[in-house]
Amino acid sequence: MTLNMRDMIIETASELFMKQGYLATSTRQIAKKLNITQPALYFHFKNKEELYTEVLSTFTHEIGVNLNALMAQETSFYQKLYSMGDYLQRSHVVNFSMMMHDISNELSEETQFTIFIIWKKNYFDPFDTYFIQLEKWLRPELSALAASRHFLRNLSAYIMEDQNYQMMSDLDLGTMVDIFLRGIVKPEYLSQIY
Amino acid sequence: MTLNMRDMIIETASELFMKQGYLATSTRQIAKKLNITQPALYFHFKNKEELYTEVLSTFTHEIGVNLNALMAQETSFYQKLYSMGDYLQRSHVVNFSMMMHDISNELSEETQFTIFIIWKKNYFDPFDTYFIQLEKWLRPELSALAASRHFLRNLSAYIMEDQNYQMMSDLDLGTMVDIFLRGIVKPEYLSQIY
DNA sequence: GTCTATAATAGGATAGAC
DNA sequence: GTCTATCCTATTATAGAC
Repeated sequence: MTLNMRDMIIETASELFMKQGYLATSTRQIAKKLNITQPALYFHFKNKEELYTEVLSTFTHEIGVNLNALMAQETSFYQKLYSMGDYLQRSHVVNFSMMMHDISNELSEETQFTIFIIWKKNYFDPFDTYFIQLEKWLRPELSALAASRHFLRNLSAYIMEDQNYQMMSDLDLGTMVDIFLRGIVKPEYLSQIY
Repeated sequence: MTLNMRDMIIETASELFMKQGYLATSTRQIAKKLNITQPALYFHFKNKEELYTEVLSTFTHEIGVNLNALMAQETSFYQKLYSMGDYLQRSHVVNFSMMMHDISNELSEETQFTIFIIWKKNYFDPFDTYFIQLEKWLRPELSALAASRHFLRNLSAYIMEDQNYQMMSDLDLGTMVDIFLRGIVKPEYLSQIY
């Protein structure tokens, strides 16, 4: 498919914003990668914030489409969480948490509100739907929504480039999902943990 | 205790860097909060990067001291993880993951290396030590170090200001620790998750 | 639709007086 | 040690030609 310039800008800007964050990405850098001049961007977008907003909603919409497709597949509990997590890990070139920070700190209140609505629809709803289906499998003190939110939050820690020096462990999503489902403690010691 | 100007700069800069990140914090802003002029900072520190580095090592050293103190207390497995997590959540004014990103992206390679050594000593070692003590409680396929790294990574997702609109759940550390220890699935369904 | 030129602002950093 | 003055660079954004 051929992309018009507006879409190409969004695509390129998306890569850079996701990798580097909002502040560290300049409009000049985006333009340079596209072999256009920096003012040319302003024909397509009112300003940097509008471009970032368009990037976020395009990106997030794609996430939602793909998460829903994955959710529709017939797989085990483990496999489902793994494949959805794996997809998110691959699609976010880098740091989920930095993206949240940028949204909260660099965008206007109105834009934030819009973004958070889109966000909920595309990230939260697929997971919520899945956990609600499986609510009877969960320990009774956990609601489906609590489990869903905790999974996504936990997952967010695995959506970041594992930088030099292996500060954190390798990005071992399988272990994370396994611990999320079964915990770390041997069954025979469970009574002693509190 | 009275602080000299150098320490006061570190303290103020620490708040701002942790809250806003490296790029979003300007030397002018730091100076203004201290009622000194921006060039005065350069008497105490070679440049912004050196100031940030000093902030990080001071901050991290304090973390290590306090984590080790908490680790020495006699409490249950759950209580121990909760109190160490709770301490980290309180001490980091905001976004752990953004801080990692700043380290990897805004500092020189040499500085990064230094910081990561200090980091390991103060964040990782306390948790590693604790998990090694309790290794026999862990499911046999999990090593103490794997459990330790996964806990810290998971925890990092709870060390971020929960911004407007409750994107993620409330910062429910207790639920996180509980899931980490016991998992989300009812024992009778465990055989069906794979 | 994209260009050149340029405005307006803000950033980190240095020189030199006191 | 801290100040004023200032440099240099980089940023977002606009004006107007083509």
